[in-house]
Amino acid sequence: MRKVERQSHLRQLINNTNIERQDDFVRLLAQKHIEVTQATISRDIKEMQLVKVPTAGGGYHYSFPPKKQMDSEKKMRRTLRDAFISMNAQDNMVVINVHPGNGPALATLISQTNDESLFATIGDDATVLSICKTKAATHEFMNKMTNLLAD
Amino acid sequence: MRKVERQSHLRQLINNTNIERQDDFVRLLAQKHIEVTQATISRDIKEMQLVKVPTAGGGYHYSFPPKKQMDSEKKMRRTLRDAFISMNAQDNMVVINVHPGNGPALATLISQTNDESLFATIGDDATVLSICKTKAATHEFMNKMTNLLAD
DNA sequence: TGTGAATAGGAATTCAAG
DNA sequence: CTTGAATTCCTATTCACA
Repeated sequence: MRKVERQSHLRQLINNTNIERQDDFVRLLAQKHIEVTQATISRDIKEMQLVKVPTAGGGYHYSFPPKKQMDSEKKMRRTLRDAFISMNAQDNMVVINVHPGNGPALATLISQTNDESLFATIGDDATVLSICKTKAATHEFMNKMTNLLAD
Repeated sequence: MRKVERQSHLRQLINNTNIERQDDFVRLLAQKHIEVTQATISRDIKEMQLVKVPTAGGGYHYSFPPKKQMDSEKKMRRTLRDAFISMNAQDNMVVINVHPGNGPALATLISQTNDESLFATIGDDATVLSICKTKAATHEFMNKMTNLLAD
């Protein structure tokens, strides 16, 4: 099925680029040799419950569903609190040590956060490694994690 | 100035009714003897950063800005944790007792949550009273508070 | 500035069709 | 059940004006 694959591209595009209108999706997918029309994108957006958010700067951009965003952050906080042992950063990477068994879950949750500044996140049994796109993002990411633990 | 007033009506309408498109705003404002056109609503929406959210049921409805929603929930959790003493319900009302001085802040935060099921919330120095629209909503509201405390 | 009227522009749906 | 083309519907902007 082509739809599932395309929709995951949509998620990726939202993370990595600033999508201002549906035709942006069409254009960028075309570059990946996925040819679809605006009609299809509109349906995908409805199905995925993406929203067009007016931005502070006076423009618009598509984003992930508000409720799911909140939910996954809540879950992440719970897991973090439950399993957290320690966190360290080096360059643009952050390592989070957790109690055995919790790595994969936390890694998945971090990924689902759809944080634009993250390059990748992987987790084994007791370790989660997040690679940020920039060093600045690394600090932001650590702050975010710290805040979740503290809030 | 007329705009500020109108925009607060918009907030109210989002809370109390299911707004599917901008013309719904126009129509409902007209009933309140506020005559505006769709163009103005579009500008308000941009300014207030409201979003049109695809719903699970296959429709659409306008809602509050996702980020502000998250932020105010976080603040609420912090304040709750800080100040919470006890909570009790009777009929469709919920009373939250807090440490002296925290009532007004918590009441404001609860109001800002824009919970559709709330009729009103007021807070004095150490007490917050939330009146829900229905008895069912009362339970939901208590659950929500409990979860914020527990999460 | 803030607004309405008109219009352009973007998004959702209908209507085949695979 | 998924899609594209065409169309309708909805939203944003332009332009004139208070």
